[in-house]
Amino acid sequence: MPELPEVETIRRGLNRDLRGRKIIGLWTDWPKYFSAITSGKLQKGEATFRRHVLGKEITGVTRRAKNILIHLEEKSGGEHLLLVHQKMSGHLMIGKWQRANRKLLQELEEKWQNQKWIPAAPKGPLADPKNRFIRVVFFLDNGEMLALSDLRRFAKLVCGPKKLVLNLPELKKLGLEPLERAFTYKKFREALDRKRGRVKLVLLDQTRISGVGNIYADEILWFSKIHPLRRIEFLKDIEKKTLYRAIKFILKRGLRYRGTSIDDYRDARGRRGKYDLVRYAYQREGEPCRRCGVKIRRIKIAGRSAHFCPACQTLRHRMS
DNA sequence: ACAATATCCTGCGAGC
DNA sequence: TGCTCGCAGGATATTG
Repeated sequence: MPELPEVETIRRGLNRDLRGRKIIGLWTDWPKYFSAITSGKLQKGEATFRRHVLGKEITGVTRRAKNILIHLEEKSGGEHLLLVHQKMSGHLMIGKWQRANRKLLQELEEKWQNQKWIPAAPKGPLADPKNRFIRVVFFLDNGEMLALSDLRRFAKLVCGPKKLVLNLPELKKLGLEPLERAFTYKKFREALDRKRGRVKLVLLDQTRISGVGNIYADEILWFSKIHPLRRIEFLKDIEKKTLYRAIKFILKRGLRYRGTSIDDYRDARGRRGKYDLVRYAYQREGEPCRRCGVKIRRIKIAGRSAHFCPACQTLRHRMS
């Protein structure tokens, strides 16, 4: 579900509200989510993961592509990272659970674990009907909880020493961060060098430019007036420049509107994003193009929907 | 090297 | 109402 603007919006919320908090409990109904790395080996399952996170303090929350990185306890002992990828339907949210002392929380946690109790907070962000699929709960020392709602159970959580986590292939292989200063036109061209294939799939390829997903890929291409089936290797220089500018413009715009809440996306405190109100192409099939009025079309590319304006976004490069 | 497909899951809305 | 089908924001593994 979340792409760069959504993940970054969530990250900012988490960074503001989680810094200084200690993780004092963990509940889940889906142990498959978890893995932990120790001495380079990836251990699947909840047990080792639990040992890595319990009792640690959160020192900050950063982001790499669509991954959220929760930094744990850098002062005493080595810094650990808790990597969360929310995939299609995951949402990290903070909800007030209750004020209670540590002992009581531990007792409750054991109880819930045994009874497979599913926490359903009656108030606050977790009461959102779209985000009631709570699969993981981190209990915090201030009576709040960091919860993962994830209907489809695709999310992924890994914990381990900072260096080992940063060396995971899913982080190592990632391409340029499009909103960083280092994302220059020169770097963009280098990343595209010798890359071939349909431009839409290139935008979705996280090893070139990271953070763009299906929504913003369609938005970027609409804004660039480039047809999603065009081949990257045949784009003219001027089109590549347009594409480069559009990537930055659209992602910033998405971030400014705090993400897209067509469906169930909410920020860490349960607030909707508003980009869907101003979107150009994504899931606007049959609606008029905001430039020319022609109806937006939908096609399938590699099994995923692509929305575009058949008049503005032509398959042939237009001189003009 | 590339492209298309299957896979991990669950819920929802459309259409019959 | 009740069923089946298609669809969903991601990434990886597999197959051709």
